[in-house]
Amino acid sequence: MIDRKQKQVDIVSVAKAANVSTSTVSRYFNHPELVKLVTRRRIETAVRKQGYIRNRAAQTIHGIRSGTIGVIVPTLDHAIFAEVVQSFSDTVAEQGFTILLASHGYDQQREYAILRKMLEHRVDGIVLTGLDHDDAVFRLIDSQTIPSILMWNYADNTRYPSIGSDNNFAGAMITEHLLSQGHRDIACMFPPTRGNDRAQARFSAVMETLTDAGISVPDHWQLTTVYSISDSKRDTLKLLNRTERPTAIICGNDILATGALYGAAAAGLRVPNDISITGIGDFKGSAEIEPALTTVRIPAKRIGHEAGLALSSAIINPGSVTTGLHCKPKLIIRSSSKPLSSA
Amino acid sequence: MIDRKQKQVDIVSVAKAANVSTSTVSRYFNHPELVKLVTRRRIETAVRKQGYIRNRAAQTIHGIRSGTIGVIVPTLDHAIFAEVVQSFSDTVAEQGFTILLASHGYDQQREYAILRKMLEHRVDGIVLTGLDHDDAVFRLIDSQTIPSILMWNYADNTRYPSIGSDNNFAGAMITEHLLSQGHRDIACMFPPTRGNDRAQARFSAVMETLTDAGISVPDHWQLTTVYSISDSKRDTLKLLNRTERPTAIICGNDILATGALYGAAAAGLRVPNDISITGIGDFKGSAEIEPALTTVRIPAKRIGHEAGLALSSAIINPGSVTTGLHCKPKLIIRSSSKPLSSA
DNA sequence: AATAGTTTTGCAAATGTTTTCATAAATGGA
DNA sequence: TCCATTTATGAAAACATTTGCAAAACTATT
Repeated sequence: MIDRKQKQVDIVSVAKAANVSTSTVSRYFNHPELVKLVTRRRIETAVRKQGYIRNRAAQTIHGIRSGTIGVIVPTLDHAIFAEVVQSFSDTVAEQGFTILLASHGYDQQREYAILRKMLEHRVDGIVLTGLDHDDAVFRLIDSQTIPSILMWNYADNTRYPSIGSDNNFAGAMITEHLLSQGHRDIACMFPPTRGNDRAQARFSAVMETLTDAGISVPDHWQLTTVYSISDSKRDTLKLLNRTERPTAIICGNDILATGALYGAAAAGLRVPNDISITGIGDFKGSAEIEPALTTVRIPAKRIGHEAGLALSSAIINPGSVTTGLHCKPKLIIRSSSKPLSSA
Repeated sequence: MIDRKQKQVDIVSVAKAANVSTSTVSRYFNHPELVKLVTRRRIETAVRKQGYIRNRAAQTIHGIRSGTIGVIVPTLDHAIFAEVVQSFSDTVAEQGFTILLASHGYDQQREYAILRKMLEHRVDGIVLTGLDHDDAVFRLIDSQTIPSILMWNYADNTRYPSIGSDNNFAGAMITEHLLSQGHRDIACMFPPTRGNDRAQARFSAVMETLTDAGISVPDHWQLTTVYSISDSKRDTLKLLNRTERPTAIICGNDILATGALYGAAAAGLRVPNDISITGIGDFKGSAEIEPALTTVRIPAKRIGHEAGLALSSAIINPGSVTTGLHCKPKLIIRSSSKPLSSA
């Protein structure tokens, strides 16, 4: 049926086959109501027959939107980013956008290079993950006329509208929960905070909340552990094998907390009776693990959705102002934490 | 520094500023060795000053590659797809490609629509997930001149080169493992196989292997459970609360197996002493869970990498033939399975 | 200083569309 | 049946580039 693998089929050949001008074919696609029914039919047939596919590149050079949105994430290897990307992508797909996706692996240089490439593709909008970016990145976006949003984190007064959760808030919330349960001997396990403003914010909020409560965390109870269950299991085991043990461990995310749970089990401790362990994120599986993890839910699906909504409407409706949106994290108390007194 | 947010800066304005023709600017980018050093410097300055960013759309209509690769996955919500996409993306990024990503949620109609859109964007290559696709999808790709590969699964004689693991093989392997341990009363828990050739292949291989061994699985031991820890926990619990219990459960993937592990615990059974449970996939965390999961490793990172290598070289080197590649799955025996006799 | 050869540059056509403007065709009212 | 509208179509310019070809500017050789 569909022939011509060779001679590229373009609007001209379709026009010829349908015995109309290229203008009419173009209108057939862009303003079908302007072309007569019988002509439409004729064009439709020609399009079918030739297997014509419109060339968006050619449209784009007329200043028509490219229909792509650039999404830059640190990595897709963390299920939580994959989830937010998925939901973002689904949302903007409904408006006809396709996403151009790339990850920089927490390398600011690479982020800049990726951004440039996306601008070369004339994306209609840009999504960055997190609040913190190289100034050159911001300047580059500023020099363009496309909307941009910061997804995943939320804060007031960010350079572009931010849609996400306030990680300070999350960190404070989980800390206060543990404090309210009477815990005073608290250890912390966080991923490296360099180039990761999420972890940074959570960590500093935790420390601040503890300090405000008059608690200080000894250095050897402040663990820095890469995002990996096995590493966190190992580090937890090491921590718990010392003579004085904390009564609670605050983990920077649910993956670390999962490892910590395993580490505690390996150390022969029962959670939450012997020690409380908390995460942040509420990842898939955190509700089902034994014991079910007390954590702070970061609503990834919702964030992706809201971000998609906001960005696509900013693109479609260039005049409108896009405002940030705080997708509030929520404390989820399950079975991995427990008041100290009743231990 | 970078001015002109308004008047779009294009190759013409750069040329003007550098006092050369547009041809020279174009050459500066595409064949720098053809332009004199001092001219190059002048152009470089002008580019800097104006913050010029090349317009790939305009290049693309000259038949120049768009520098994009379309990647279509069922969903990103499964960590394992995210992982393979991540590794694919990283690999092709090294060759200068950016990925256009979309997911169809196991809906073949949507896959076709997405494919069309990607072709409108004139992607340089297409990656589909799995072997099974609507014939219209194949025909559409056939009508184009771009290379395409099937990622994730492997089989001989596929319509396009396939790079991935043979799921039949994986299913057979795990089944044989359990058989070799003496299990005869075996239950199966698989996701819905409709539109999911991975699950389909695994399931049929499992059943076939069992049949070959003279074992039949009663209907009520054949569970169909959606990809979710909580659902699989629930279904497992229900299964194990019946009077006759299997001695082993083969799960279609590690997520189901994780839920099954929890379900067994909830039913008061010890794994592997009272029952063996296996997964397929070897997801993150499967090694660390208690008990560590016996499973079949599908090498996602490697698959993504090999697929990226193959596709980008097929694009860059259009003459070459691309062949499929079997990234062999590997049996990983951990603690969730155990020979029956020594129970 | 003239010639031949080489390197560098510019002109203009080409790429696949969209869109403005003008014209042609159809329609309606008298 | 004619004229005024309205509707449908086409011609040509525009979009941001690349590229083949030819001209111009250099270099080296005599």
